[in-house]
Order: sequence, then C-alpha cells, then structure tokens
Amino acid sequence: MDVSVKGEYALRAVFELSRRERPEPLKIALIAEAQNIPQKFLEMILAQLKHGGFLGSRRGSDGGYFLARPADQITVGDILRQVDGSFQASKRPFEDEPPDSPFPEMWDRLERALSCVVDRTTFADLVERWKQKRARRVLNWQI
Amino acid sequence: MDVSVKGEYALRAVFELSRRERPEPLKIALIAEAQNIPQKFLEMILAQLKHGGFLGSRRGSDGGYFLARPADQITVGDILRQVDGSFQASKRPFEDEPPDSPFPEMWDRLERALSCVVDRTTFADLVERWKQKRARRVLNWQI
DNA sequence: CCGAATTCCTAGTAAGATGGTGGGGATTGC
DNA sequence: GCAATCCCCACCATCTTACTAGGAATTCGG
Repeated sequence: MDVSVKGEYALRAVFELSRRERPEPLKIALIAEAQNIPQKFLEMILAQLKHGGFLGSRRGSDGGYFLARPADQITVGDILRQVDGSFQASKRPFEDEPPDSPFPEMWDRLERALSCVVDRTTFADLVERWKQKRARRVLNWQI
Repeated sequence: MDVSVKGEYALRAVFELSRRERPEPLKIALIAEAQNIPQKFLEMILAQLKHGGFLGSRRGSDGGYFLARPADQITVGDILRQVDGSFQASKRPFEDEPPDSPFPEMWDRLERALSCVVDRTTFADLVERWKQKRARRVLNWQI
C-alpha cells in the first residue's frame, strides 16, 4: 500500500515539466539533475509516460520532453496509474469469496476516497501550491 | 498501491472470527476452510495478529483463536497495518526533495483519505453489513 | 553530408518482497 | 499417556523493484 519510487519519480518529473511553463523541450539530463533521479531510470519512465500520451518528445541536438497537454489537464492519478499500474485496493471481483462478502463494498469506498485526492489534483494545482510556498518562504527570509 | 493477498487473508480471518460471536476458540483449520485460505500460511498470519494483540489463542485439544477484544474495537486499518506493515502513501520526510515541494502535503491528504475508510470501519460494521446483505438475499430467494 | 547531441529500444541483473510449504516442538484436555 | 492443537523456525520458488549497459535511430548546426 504505497506508491513506488518509480511513481514518485514520475510525479516529480512531470512536476518539473509543469513548473517551467515553456514550449521548448526539456532534456532528460536536466530533469534528472533538477529532481535528483537516476538518469537511465528516468529515461524509461519518461518513455512510458510518452507512450501513455501524457508527454511528447523531440530527438536530436535540441531535443527533450514536454507536456503533451496543459498541466491543468494532467492529474496525479493519471501518472500513477500509468507507471505503477492499477490504483485499486484489491483485484476486482475476487473469485473465491462468498457472494455476500462485505469486503468488495469496502474496496469500492477505499478506491473512491483515493480517487478524490489523486484524480482531483492536477499538476497546475501542484505548481500553484509550490509557488505559494515559495513566496511565503522568500517573505520570511526577507524579514 | 494495493493490499497484499496476505492482508486480505488476515481481514477475512478476523471477519470469520467476528461473525461467529462466540467465546470458544475457533481452530485454524476451520477458518482456513471457511475462508479458503492455505492453512499453513494462515497459521503465520494468525500468529502475527496475536503478536499484535488483536487475537488470543489456546492450545491443545479444544484450542483455537479468538478475538482479544470486541469486534467493534478492531478496525480494518489495525489489521492491515499489522500484517502489511505501514499504510502510508510515501515514506515520510523523503530526504532528497527540495524544501518547498508540494508533494508531502498531498501524501498527507491521501493518507487522511485512506484513514477515513480503514480506521473507521470496524469488524462489527462489516458483520452488520454482511447480515443485511444476507437477509436481503434470503428475502429475494423466498419470493 | 558530417558529427555531435539527444531520444529510443532491448536486455540484463542484484536484492528484496511475496506467497507459500515442511518438520517438529510445546501445551492442553481427556 | 495420547491425540489434538497451536507455536516456531527454516526453507523455497517466483515475481517485483530499482536500476544499469549498450547501442540504434533521429535531429540539427554546420
């Protein structure tokens, strides 16, 4: 019941792409350094995210990765489901259980509770919160 | 991000103990059969739950396991945390992140959302729902 | 067209988690 | 004493996780 390291890396990478709201592609090496992620591992993850349709890329000298759509249309849930596989509490119908088991209903509730967080948090939200945090820190620092 | 098979077994075992609200201990073999769980594996799980203080046991001819406290004072979260280890979304302070990362806050929210389900669902609740389901099924069956 | 920079693709791999199994010792009730 | 049960420890096969290696394909500046 936890998000894998790979999942965290994926989130951080997409966050990095979101916070620099630029159209030019960002190189793997830069993302890796900025977010402290092993570069070759990140390569795999970004490829997966591209395959899922969340990122685009360009090769060659000035290549790199970019968001395939605006940051307010990509959610944390999207990314986690893409790299960590499902986001369910339990495999759906679970064969060997009796017909009136109370558990499937609970798994449903769990899943809805999770979804309320991950599917409602976009990367635009995260960037917004990050900017606020930073502003407050700078303010404190000046006093 | 899913509950292990071991976790599910543990829940089903405690549910089995809860639904027969009897003081006499229930044998491992019976629980294993009723809930379709490999017996030797279940032995391990029950030992772990006893160690965690949720179950008690008695050896010998008439031995078995029983709830260490009433079913309305054992939650799903208790059991899952005991057998699956932590129930956190991410390891807490995550060293290599910048100070104003927006993620820790999100993990907090996720954890609270999870907790709202698993720490508020007691085995008494589960038994209650199971009884209602069964009653409804019997009713339909009679029509 | 050359060559440097970059993404893309296919493997491989070491360590740990998962989902068990087996054998026998310790208690208990009769 | 004896049978039934829990208790404990070790083992094992398979899968997942978190990477790493090496090179092919593409792009761009010249």
